[in-house]
Amino acid sequence: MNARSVIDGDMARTTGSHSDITGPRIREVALRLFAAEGYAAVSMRKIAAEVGVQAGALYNYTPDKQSLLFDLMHGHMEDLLAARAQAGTAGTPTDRLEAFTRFHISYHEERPHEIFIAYMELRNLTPENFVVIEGLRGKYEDELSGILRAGVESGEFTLVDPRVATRAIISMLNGVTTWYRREGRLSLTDVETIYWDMVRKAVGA
Amino acid sequence: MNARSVIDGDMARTTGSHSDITGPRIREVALRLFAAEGYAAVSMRKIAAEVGVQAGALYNYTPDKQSLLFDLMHGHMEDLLAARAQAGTAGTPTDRLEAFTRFHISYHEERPHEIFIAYMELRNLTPENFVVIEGLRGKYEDELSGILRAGVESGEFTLVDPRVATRAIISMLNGVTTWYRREGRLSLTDVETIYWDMVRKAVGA
DNA sequence: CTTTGCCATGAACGCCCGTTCAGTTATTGA
DNA sequence: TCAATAACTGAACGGGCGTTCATGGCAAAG
Repeated sequence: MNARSVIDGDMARTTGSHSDITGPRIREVALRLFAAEGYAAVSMRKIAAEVGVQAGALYNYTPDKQSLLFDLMHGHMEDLLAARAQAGTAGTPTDRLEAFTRFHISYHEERPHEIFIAYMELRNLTPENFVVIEGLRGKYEDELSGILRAGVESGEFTLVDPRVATRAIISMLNGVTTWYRREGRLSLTDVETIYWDMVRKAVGA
Repeated sequence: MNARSVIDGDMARTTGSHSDITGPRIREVALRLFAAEGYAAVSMRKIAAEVGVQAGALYNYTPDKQSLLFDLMHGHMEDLLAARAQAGTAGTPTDRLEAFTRFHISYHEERPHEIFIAYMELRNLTPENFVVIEGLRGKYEDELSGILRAGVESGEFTLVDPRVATRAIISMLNGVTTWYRREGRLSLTDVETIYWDMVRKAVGA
């Protein structure tokens, strides 16, 4: 055995540790339980039991239950914005609207738990945490608003009220996660295409 | 004072009573609190305190907390179906779709608590109660499905998939209650018209 | 006025909650 | 091999939970 040195980088782990296993597991279990039963109905003991640990151990990873919820929602919104930033934003407003529609549907279909929490558990955030999440959500919705306004200006879209249209389209697209099942009669691409057809017509493109 | 006899009918009240005050108050307070904070986060003691009564007294009106939730949801769905049955169902599919759209928006705007609960607290119902509510919801959505199918058959609508369109339209319309405020820049009629414009175009009419 | 019985009280039941913490275990670097 | 320390346990804290029930006040009926 050779004297291979420690893998460098940001590795700063000190002695005896496997927090890099338990930490993610806690977030993963909490995400699933919060989505299935709701924040208020899930106890720290229940999360701990599912992780395979005692309740007290959770507090090595989160200062309290509220932070656990906030971190999940915050992480989700930042991931969503980052993924959206990488997706295509070029072309005509119509092209961009199609890209947005397909991106929204496919991204959220892969993360049903996250979106469920992001929209259902807002009222369980403390006021300070709420404004942060609400701000990030606003940033995401602004992407769609911008596309709609550009389309109206270019004459591609005919919309009575772009602000209301933004809300309407977001609500419609979010609905997908409440009924779509991978094993069902439609593929995800089918669903994207059906929704895109309705969105396109709704904006008058 | 004359010997006016007891008001007849189904009056079967026996001796000393004001349950016809407390009963409705409990449902009213529970509805508001469940909508604002969520079923799991609202305790029986909290409901009782807001009604102005001790927790034990609630059990003169409901066998348990679960029944309180179920009765609120069940009552809401039956009222919704009854109101819908009275609304206009005549004319072309386009007429009927417009009537449905405007009915749905205006009915739900007047009952924001009810719809919030009906869509957010499904997971807090016992399995038996869940299937009942889900069945009533299906009946309501079938009204829209019927209109869409009729429009496709008559050639008025061009829809890739009426079943998916039903879900999409319902989601879109439900979204109104998450942002609409009476004091805001738009009247309810404005909102109805904006949404009807989008729905009409989305179905290709 | 007396009886009737609805309606509400308030204490109690056993249980679960979020969180803390002193002590134990397990893993690592030296 | 051993000291250092991260990770976890298990018990405890005060408090809230849904629900039950013996008790009593009080309005109406007779």
